Amino acid sequence: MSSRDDTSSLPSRPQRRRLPVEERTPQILDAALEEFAARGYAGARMAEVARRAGIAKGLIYHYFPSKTELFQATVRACTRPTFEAAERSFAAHPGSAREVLRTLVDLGYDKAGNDPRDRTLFRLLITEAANVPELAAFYREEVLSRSLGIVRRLLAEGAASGEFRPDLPDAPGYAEVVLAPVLMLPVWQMMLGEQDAPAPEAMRAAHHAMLMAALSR
Amino acid sequence: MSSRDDTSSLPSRPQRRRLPVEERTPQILDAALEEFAARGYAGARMAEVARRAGIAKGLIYHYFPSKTELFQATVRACTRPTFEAAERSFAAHPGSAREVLRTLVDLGYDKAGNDPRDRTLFRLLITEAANVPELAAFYREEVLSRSLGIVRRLLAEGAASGEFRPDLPDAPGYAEVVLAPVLMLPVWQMMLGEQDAPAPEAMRAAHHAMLMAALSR
Amino acid sequence: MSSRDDTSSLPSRPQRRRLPVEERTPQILDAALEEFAARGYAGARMAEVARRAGIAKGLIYHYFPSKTELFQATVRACTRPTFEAAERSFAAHPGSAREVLRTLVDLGYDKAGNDPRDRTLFRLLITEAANVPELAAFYREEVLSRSLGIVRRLLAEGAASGEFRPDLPDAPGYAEVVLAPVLMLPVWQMMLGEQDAPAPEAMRAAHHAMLMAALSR
Amino acid sequence: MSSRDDTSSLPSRPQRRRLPVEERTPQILDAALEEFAARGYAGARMAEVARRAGIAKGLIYHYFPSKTELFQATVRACTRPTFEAAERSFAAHPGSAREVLRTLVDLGYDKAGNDPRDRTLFRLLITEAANVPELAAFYREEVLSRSLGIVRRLLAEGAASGEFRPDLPDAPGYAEVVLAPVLMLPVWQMMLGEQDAPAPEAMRAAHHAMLMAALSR
DNA sequence: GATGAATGAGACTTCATTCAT
DNA sequence: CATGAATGAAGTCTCATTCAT
Repeated sequence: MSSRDDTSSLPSRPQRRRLPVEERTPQILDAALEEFAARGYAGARMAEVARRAGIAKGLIYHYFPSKTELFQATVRACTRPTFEAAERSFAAHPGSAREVLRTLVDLGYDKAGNDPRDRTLFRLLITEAANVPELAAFYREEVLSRSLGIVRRLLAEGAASGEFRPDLPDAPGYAEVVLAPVLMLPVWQMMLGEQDAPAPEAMRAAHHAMLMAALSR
Repeated sequence: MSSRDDTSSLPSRPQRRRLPVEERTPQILDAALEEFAARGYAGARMAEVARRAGIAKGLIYHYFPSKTELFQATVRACTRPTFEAAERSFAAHPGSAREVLRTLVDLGYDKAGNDPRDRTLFRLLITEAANVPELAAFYREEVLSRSLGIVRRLLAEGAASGEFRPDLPDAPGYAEVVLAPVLMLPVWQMMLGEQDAPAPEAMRAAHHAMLMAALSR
Repeated sequence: MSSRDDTSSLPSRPQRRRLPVEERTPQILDAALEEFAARGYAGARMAEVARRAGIAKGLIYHYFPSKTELFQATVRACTRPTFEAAERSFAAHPGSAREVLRTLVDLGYDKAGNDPRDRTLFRLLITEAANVPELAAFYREEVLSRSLGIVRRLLAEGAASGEFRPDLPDAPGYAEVVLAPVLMLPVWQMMLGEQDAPAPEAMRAAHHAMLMAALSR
Repeated sequence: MSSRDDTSSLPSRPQRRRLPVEERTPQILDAALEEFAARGYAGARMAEVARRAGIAKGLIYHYFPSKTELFQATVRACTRPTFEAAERSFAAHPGSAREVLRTLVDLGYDKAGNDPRDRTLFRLLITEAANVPELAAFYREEVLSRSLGIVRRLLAEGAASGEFRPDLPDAPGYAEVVLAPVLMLPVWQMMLGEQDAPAPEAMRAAHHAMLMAALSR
């Protein structure tokens, strides 16, 4: 019915479509993200990834040599562009350090609280980084270091312009403490589910209030 | 003939000692904690739990009906006493709200940074809560709610005594933001390893500084 | 019928018999020999080995960690006793060097020509030694070197007693040439099948004749 | 647009050159010989044959319908010319039976010991003949029978001329025993590797000595 | 109670073969 | 003719669970 030669009521896609690599690769990565998100690394099944992608099991191995490599590629492919976009948007910062900080925090809560894809990724990163050294390195270098870097630059600029207290940029650990609540929210969401985790909007507002009080001179 | 006095040949005693339930159960739970901590739920092997406990595989099933149940029993058995002890120590709070807050934060960083057993548990809770509903409920009710409760009481007491700003106790999400950095540290440690995670001492100091600045009137 | 609870006409052995290791191991090795002989190393299937042994697939892995190790154990277990028995029987050699040589050659043709188990082993050794270094080493040290050693000792004894020409024991390569026809017969049998290979009896007689003519002074 | 003059970017030309059957066929057979020699029949991979030939996997199936047929074609294509050449060189035998025999033996050890292509073929013939009936028939008819025929003719000529003992030509199995050491050398080389196999030169000399002693009247 | 041999479902992965392009 | 993406059957191996001893 939906395809030529359909003799009955089968799932209707036994058809062998040949796609260019640039289309097939993201198709597989999308399916893999779904599956890894649903079951974690160890629980995910290659057969299920294939089913989600609508292809045969073996084809995955044309594109990725093993489950491990597929997993890393999945996380990398999804995390990097998200984060790079975030960083670009900060490069052209519009106003005072205070405003930029507010924007930064808002964006963090937005990503963590609303974007299901990013939350999924965050969860995978957290639960699997301990088992996959390369993933830990990836998180450290491409996510955490960049985030902390942005915060530190903001603290320095705010101190230079007189908006923030001057002793903060040099206090070790300060950027981590500033950033932590934003990152803790998705951890809670992951552990407790969206409905039982602390309310994102409340945390965002409280976080703003605390930062303004703590950073202003 | 096959009795216990035969000390002749082998150095390893198969032993086959019949132990009462009260001794065997914690022996198994200890071994299970080690194994689950080392490999996560999915990666853990029942045979390895048995080996660590020095018993045969089959014996585990006399005490726990399945891997899942063993896992839940393990987390429950280990988390509850740890946390109850922590709460008891706060009940008898010694001085001003400011001092108690400092003690609270110190204790959090201490547990997270130094006690390997607690860090192990924390890791298991984080990585597996999403898959084991009962674990999530346990965390929410027995760990997170209690912690937040303590913080809220402190904020209220500090506001009442004039030490802290009066608007904080009623701000929703404030306790979460205050607590988050303490909890984020073990998450980072879990993900990155102790040596690559942010420095606990620096975070502790920065956290103190920020809280004092943010909470004081 | 042949077992309790037999509800129909099934192969009648779903029964889980627990055997001591000393009985199960040779049972598996026997089955493995059959399967490896029938299909070669690469073609053999672990599932088929299990079926021949009447056990479940997984049990093989209790006894041998991998297909490769099972293969090596199979060859070792079968070759060593056969060869050691042969060597022992020569230790107590009865008469003149000439007679012993005749006995040796006879035994070689007998083993090669008639014992199906030894022929199977020989075939496996030949076809797989090139791919399994440990097997080649095993053949060199435990089969070829010993065989050549026996021949060399015989040549020396015959020279000492005046039965054989005195220049032979020191000629390098002589023992190899003496031995080669005995070993070539099973190669031909393997390649061509028993019916199309050269006739063992004819070769034995011709080999005797040639050796007597060549070795006598 | 996609034509051959584009030398701009890549150093590897995908080429897609359309070749006549007479060129493509030996190209594939050469690659197949390499691969089968390196891994045996079961271990050989069609993809690797294609890679060695510098073509796509699918193209092999334009020329050979299956792996089995490719294998047979490979052995046939390589063995026949080699052996025919050898036989031609004997047809014009120059001198006495004794000299011809020496030449024959020398050539055998030469082929076996030095020509890597022939040794490769020999190995394939030995290891796979048992599994491929057509290969066994080929070996029997085109290799073994011819070789034995040459030896028998030589024994007869030597007996006729008085150089050799007169009883040999009629002794069944004699030609096999005369020939066996020459053929056993490459078997050993295959099993043990060139460095661990018996020394070809020593065997050649010993073989000469034994034959002269055994055949002379 | 205690053991560990035994089971069997199911996981990852390979590769001969097909076929859309 | 030529390509290499795509298929799917089949293989090795793992491990939670059972049960004869």
